[in-house]
Amino acid sequence: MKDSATPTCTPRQFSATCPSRELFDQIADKWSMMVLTVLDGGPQRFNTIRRSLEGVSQKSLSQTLRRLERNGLVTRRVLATAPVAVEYEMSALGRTLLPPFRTLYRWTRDNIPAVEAARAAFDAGHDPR
Amino acid sequence: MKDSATPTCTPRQFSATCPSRELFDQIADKWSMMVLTVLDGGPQRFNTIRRSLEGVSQKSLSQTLRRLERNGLVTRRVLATAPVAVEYEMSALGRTLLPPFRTLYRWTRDNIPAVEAARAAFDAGHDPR
DNA sequence: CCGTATCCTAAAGGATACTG
DNA sequence: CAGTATCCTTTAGGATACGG
Repeated sequence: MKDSATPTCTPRQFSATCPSRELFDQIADKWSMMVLTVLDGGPQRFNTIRRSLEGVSQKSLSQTLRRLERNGLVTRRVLATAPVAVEYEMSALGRTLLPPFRTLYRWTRDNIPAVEAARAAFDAGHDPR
Repeated sequence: MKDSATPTCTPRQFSATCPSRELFDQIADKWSMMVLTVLDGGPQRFNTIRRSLEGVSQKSLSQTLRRLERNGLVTRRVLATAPVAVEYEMSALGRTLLPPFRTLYRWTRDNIPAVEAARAAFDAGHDPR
């Protein structure tokens, strides 16, 4: 028997139960990717990250950080100060993700004119309303 | 006057109105990223893509493809066959995103053991219930 | 300061049916 | 085949209040 143990799993076939796909689902969301991009600048405290991601709620950020920590991409350290401070930092595993994330961030920064031109062309050809 | 025209916009400060951030929001979701990864293999038809992404609904895929097309990352071509066939293909702009996406896909494929180990360690230390 | 818990609303997204 | 439209359920996520 080898059916349920080996779901099809290639860059062309994202089976729902494929471990690669499940991992993809865990990090391919905007808050996770923005948190990791922010932490590329060094360890950050909770509220500092919160202020860096305009529009994120405390709850969403908390959930995102916890998931990133659980998956080993981020480490959490409680500083024995008063009041308590908590620092989040990229783990060694997380740092292996930085190259593609840096590239992606630069891409969004550098291709705004190209994308806006594409949108204008699209909107011109497709009835608005 | 230069206040509303220049929101803070760095890898450390994702202002909600920053064009880079808005573009980030448009592509940093799992379906968009999976579609682009699938189209890395060449032009694909609608239902072929659909079958490649187990769990995606016709509606979600349709919305995702339309947004990718509007942003200029993907081109849509109607083939004059009967019945009609529609082919989606990476645009030149979209292809500039491939390197980080390929890296990301390989990462999810290659780091499953590391992530699973991290999860086990995390779950061991944090009361499940 | 750093969260968790609760509530509640808004939005994403699936199922189904129907059109070009 | 490739969608659009409608309905309806599920989930994400914001606001608030409170605890460590």
